[in-house]
Amino acid sequence: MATGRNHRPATSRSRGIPEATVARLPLYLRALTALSERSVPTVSSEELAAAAGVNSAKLRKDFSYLGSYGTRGVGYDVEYLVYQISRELGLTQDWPVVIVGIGNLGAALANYGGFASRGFRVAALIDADPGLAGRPVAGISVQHTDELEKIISDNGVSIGVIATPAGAAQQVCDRLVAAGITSILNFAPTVLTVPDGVDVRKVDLSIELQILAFHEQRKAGEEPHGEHDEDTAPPAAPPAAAVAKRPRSKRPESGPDGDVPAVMPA
Amino acid sequence: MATGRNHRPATSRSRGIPEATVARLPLYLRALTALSERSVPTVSSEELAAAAGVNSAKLRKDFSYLGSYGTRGVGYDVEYLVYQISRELGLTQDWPVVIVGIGNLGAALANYGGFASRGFRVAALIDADPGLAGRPVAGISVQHTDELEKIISDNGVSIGVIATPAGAAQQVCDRLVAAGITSILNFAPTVLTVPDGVDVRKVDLSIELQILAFHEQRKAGEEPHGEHDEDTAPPAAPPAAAVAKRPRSKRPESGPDGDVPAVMPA
DNA sequence: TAGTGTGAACCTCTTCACAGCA
DNA sequence: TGCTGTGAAGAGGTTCACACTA
Repeated sequence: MATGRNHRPATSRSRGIPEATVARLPLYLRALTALSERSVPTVSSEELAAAAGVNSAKLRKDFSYLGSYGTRGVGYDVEYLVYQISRELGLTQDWPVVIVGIGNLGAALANYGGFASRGFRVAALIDADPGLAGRPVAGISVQHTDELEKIISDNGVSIGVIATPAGAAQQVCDRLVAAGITSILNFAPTVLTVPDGVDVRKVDLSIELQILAFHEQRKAGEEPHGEHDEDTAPPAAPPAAAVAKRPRSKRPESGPDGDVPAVMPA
Repeated sequence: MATGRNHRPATSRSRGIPEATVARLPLYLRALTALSERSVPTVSSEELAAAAGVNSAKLRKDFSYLGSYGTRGVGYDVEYLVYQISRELGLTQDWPVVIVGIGNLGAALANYGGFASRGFRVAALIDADPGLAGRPVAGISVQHTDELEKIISDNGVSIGVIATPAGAAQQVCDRLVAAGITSILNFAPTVLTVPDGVDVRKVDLSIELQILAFHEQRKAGEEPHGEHDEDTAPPAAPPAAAVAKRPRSKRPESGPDGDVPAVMPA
């Protein structure tokens, strides 16, 4: 997952497209683009929903926020919808982007084809290591951090990607913001502090794994398989109340499956 | 952002920790780990919330699902909380992980320190390119896809990371699942189809950028700055109704800021 | 007294179910 | 007839505000 808002209460009165819907538009767009390439002229909400991995009611509701772009009894015109969603997302214009921190991840991002194909243009790669400066990555010459401010203003960049180590992230962030950047995609495992008006989204690789681990852990104690157990109480798991209402004496001597309170390093 | 559930209606009756809370536990854990390293003995919900980038009421509510681990008038014991959250997330055990697709991104993931430090162990790197086989990446020798099933069963791996191109992802996914993997972190820009009981989480770099672009686009039309405009109607934006209730004749000749319905390539 | 733990209000998001239209 | 568009119901998540207690 990725988190990070920085907005008014979400569905702000400004325009009325719910955040949750905005987050799914790129998904629909990808599915539609694939259909478009196969020259499919129209799709039903059912088909498109399946391709995007959501249910059709949600998809229809989402589209209803954009306007009435479908045809009853028929479905949606693929090309037209691609255009409308692109426009809604602001992808009909060109977005120059800078990537700061050209380590493994930065390089991976620079090479990632998904950017260029969606209106994002990597305007510059920036790294603090003078040894990297001048070296080409993904066909773009890496520039030194000293140039950061100049690069941003010269190219009118408003979106920055931070792929530095955690320690450098806030500092880089501050410089990006001071230079005029108003949207940041942060890959460093830190909480960034930014002034109002600046958007931060966060992608954290290890957080995703931890969430998976949580669910994975649970699978052991449950019935052998099948997700169809809507209402059946799981066998092993103790009633939630028993956990929540445990005696107020802290430190149950070692958890249910307990052991040493092994603290992990950084 | 990353999406992808695959669960019962979220707050399933099974145990009672809301998904939204689970997703934040890693955040708290990181903040707590940092405090632990600085040998801070206790934190208040206020302080910890600030460090984790959430508000304190939410944090307290989240912790209340785990039990009563705080002390009124004092706060939370850092070490103890680190342990409790780790245990809740299943991080007190070792999770062997395989990474499939050792391109730029796969290599970045293999090198990512955040895994090893949280109970995740990269058990193997797998790639379809025979030329890569045997080559060390992040100190681990890359193995060929042919070995996939053997590696997984030999190491008891239950979590797989897919960092292949989109085209190969579903196929790799199918093999992983067949081999016994039950949790997948997918970096490929595709919707994966998996049987019930298998968890998929998705991280999509370009989707995050698209969401940023959406908000970035909006900033232009709004008042010069300041996020304090709770109720003031924004100047430029037309009332939502005017957009939603547009005449049913499709294709408004070219959008408000229109141009060619330029469709993007792959 | 300072700060947790939590019912209750509130808000957002999802799902249902069906009216309405091509 | 088939599928969209959408009110209304439902569920989940957030925030408030305060009782409670170390």
